[in-house]
Amino acid sequence: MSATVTLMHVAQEAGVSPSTVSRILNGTANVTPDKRERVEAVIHRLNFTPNVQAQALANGRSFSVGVLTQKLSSAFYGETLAGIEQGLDGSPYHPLVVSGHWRAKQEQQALDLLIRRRVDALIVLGGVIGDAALQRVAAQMPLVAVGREVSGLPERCVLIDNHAGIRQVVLHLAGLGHRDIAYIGGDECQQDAVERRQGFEDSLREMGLPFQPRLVMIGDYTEVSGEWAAAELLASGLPFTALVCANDQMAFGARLSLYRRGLRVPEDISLTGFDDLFNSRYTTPPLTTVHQAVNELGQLAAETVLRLLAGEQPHLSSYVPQLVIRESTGPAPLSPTAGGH
Amino acid sequence: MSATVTLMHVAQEAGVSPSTVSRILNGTANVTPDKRERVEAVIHRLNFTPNVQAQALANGRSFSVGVLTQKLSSAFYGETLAGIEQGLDGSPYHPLVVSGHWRAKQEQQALDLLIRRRVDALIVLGGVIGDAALQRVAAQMPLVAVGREVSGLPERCVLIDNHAGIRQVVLHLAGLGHRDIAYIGGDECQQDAVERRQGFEDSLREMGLPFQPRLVMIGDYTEVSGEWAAAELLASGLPFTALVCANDQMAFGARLSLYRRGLRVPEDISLTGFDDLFNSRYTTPPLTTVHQAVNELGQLAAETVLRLLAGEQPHLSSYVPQLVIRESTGPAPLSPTAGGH
DNA sequence: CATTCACTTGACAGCGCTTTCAAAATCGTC
DNA sequence: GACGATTTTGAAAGCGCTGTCAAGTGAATG
Repeated sequence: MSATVTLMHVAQEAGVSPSTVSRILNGTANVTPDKRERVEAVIHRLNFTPNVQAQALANGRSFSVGVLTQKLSSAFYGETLAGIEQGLDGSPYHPLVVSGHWRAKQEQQALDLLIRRRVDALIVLGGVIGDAALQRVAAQMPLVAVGREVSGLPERCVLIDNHAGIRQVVLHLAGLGHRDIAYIGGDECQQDAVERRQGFEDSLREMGLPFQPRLVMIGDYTEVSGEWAAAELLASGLPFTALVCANDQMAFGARLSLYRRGLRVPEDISLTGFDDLFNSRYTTPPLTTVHQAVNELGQLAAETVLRLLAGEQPHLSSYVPQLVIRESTGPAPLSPTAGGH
Repeated sequence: MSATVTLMHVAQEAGVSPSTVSRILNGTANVTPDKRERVEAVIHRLNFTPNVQAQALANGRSFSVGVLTQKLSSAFYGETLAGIEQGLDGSPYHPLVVSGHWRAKQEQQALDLLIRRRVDALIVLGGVIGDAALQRVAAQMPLVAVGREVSGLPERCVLIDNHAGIRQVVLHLAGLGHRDIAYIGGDECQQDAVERRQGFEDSLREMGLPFQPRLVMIGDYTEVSGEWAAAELLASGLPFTALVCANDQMAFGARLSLYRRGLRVPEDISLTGFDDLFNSRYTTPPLTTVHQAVNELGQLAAETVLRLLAGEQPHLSSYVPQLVIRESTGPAPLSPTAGGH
């Protein structure tokens, strides 16, 4: 319809040079009050909005921060993104989100896309793409990784202490008298899955409890896989009184399996998760889990990126998640009902 | 570090003109095979990636589609966004997401931002911003609204038939013998909340059931509000055997309240939601709800936008959501236990 | 009143790419 | 081998904005 109005139009209309308008827009230099007013009036009247692409081209920064996430529809990433958006809010920067779906190839494409769009910085949320690719990017622009380690960039990673997280779970359960504890882990192509499983094993030993490999199942962090794994565990006939899941989503799935079997939580079996997704507060019973302040982590990442962009050298440290005890865990029953049929 | 490599560099290195490189990049015109090869080799060697901002500036399209969403961390919007991303995948367009948090002012700011970034089209997911603002935008670029009506743009809205959705719920419950049905609605500043509540009332009448205003509570679509509303209902002492919630999230909250009161679902009270969020499959028991194919709606919106961008004139019609019967609904108990204490 | 200084302002050259236009190269044909 | 028709190619002019530089303004100084 109406050809978009440019800075040039504003300048002509107000009877000043384009430079002056630009200066008013960016506050780059002083401008006499009357001109300023005149220009601002015209801007308002013509409803002028600067073209960000042109600005980007002219001064070499796009004012956008790339965010490489994995799955938009997952609550986990959703909350992190919200945190990032919040953290960037108030700054001139804006997030540009792409998802990699845990596939190295898609992540690479996503990265390429962000580079084409000339993002000024990058936030990486998890992912399986090789460190090399990220290092290459990091050489060009500020980069912050959340929940994954990137070799060579220790100061740029917010690490979650998964080991400590699971340890709290095991201690809690051991304290409740549980001895036969089953575990549903994530696909070990992901770093945190490895750490959590390892944490489980180690903590069991630390508590002097037997580590029973047959009570360990591997899922893929989805609800279905948790449902399936729990069903297998139950079908195996092996007795256990507590079930530790490597993330909340699998715990949700497991919960359903238990329900189908008519097992009560926590009277018959104690159930735990990891992540503390928003929904974990609303399962029946509310889930005992390990709280990762995902939203805050997102904010932290955003703020760190802003600092890096401002030329500072912030230091990121690892984050210790906290156990949240709700109602899905309770004292171990006298005799394990779980596999006992 | 290394100054970014431009098309010009590629041209020089390959001994051709910039125009030729551009043509190869975009397939705009024929180029002799040997030159093409030479240029492609250089592109690869120099690891050249075109600057999207510059392209945008030069040919007047940014190849990005603005998405005005409300809450990134909500499963509902997350799934829709995933659908949009999917729908745009394969096209040269990419989504640029901003959230409005159900505040007219923030939505306006978000809109401004998208306009500054010169998005080529816009997808609006819900929201409370005035129709006028959207109409103004629609005059400038293709616009598709999902789940909200924009007056003057009937062909650009994917409407959800909320009335029909709730009607299916009520019919289902009535069929199970429920007569005293409570309702938890959403804030009526949102169109769909009004439609759903109206649908509830109308369907009750249609079934010849009494409409009892005191069994209607109003929440704000969040889990907490559902929890609270259900608690109030229970505390009121009024008898009811089924509880219809205007969305899944409130049903989750209500579920918790019922659990706290020791009421069984569905034996004591039948519970229903609306939306069919992914999690509804994993509540205990799995929730009977009205399925909105959110992901598909997102895809549909994306595809429609692509068509509009291609100059076609697709026709959008309203979407009739389908009842999904799971396990949270069952025959009405002989005597209502709900408020009976 | 001339001179200096501190500010404000405008002209202009890019930023990296696309695209038009016209020139150059290629082809087929007589 | 010369001609026109056709295709390939390059020069150059933007796209909308920023930032440098030098010119212009007025106030303050001697």
